[in-house]
Amino acid sequence: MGATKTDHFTLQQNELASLAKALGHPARIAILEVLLKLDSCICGDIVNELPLAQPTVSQHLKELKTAGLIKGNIEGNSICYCIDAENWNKYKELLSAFFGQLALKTNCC
Amino acid sequence: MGATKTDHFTLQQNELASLAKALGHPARIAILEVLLKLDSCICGDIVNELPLAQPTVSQHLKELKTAGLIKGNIEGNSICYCIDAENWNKYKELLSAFFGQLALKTNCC
DNA sequence: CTTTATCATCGTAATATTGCAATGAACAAA
DNA sequence: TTTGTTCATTGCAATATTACGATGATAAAG
Repeated sequence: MGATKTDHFTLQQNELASLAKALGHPARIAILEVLLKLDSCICGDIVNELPLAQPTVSQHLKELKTAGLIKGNIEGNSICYCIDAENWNKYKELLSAFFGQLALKTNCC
Repeated sequence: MGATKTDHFTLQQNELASLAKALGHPARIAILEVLLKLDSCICGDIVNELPLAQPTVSQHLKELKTAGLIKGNIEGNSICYCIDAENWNKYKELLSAFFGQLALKTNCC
């Protein structure tokens, strides 16, 4: 064991969990914050901003890309990463809807 | 290696990542959905709702509790779990603020 | 006191994640 | 062509997560 039983849960549950998992590392939060802050998309400058080696950052970028949170464009020699605005807003709604489910009444505990 | 370099990131980054990590499993999403749906707080009925063994569910509950997303009260023989409304709304704001950072302009990629 | 029910904890196996050195691929500049 | 720059990929070691059987703790029921 050790493998998540993905097929036992609904698509929505897996989708939300998958998004959260991608956000579940401080380095990936930091990467997203860098991309949010900058007007122009930078490339390998992300590596310089983080206390991690280049392969490690590259790996985190890959995960963020797989999750759909960022996009990457080749620009000459270097590569330009930025937030995937469309998915970003979709995920924003998804999380907002999830957290908005709580009824206003005081809980029993 | 294999350990996250928590001390290299800011408190805010770690806090957000920690919350996301707690949400990063379909079983934990499912548990939260059960607790959100029910008026009265149930206890071990959560186990019956999920395709997982009791110790596994108990472990997930512990993680959600540690993250501050749920609370647990002893109620006679059984235990009553429910959403921690105060933290829930705090986290809602936290995520909303994070996702709200995206500027409206079209991205360069 | 004994039994049953409910839930947590322990121990362990399987798998996933994190991190980096080494290497590779692609392109620009000399 | 050779060199340097940029980033991805590979391979590996350390650690974390997931899952569950077995067991323990606690309280209600008999």
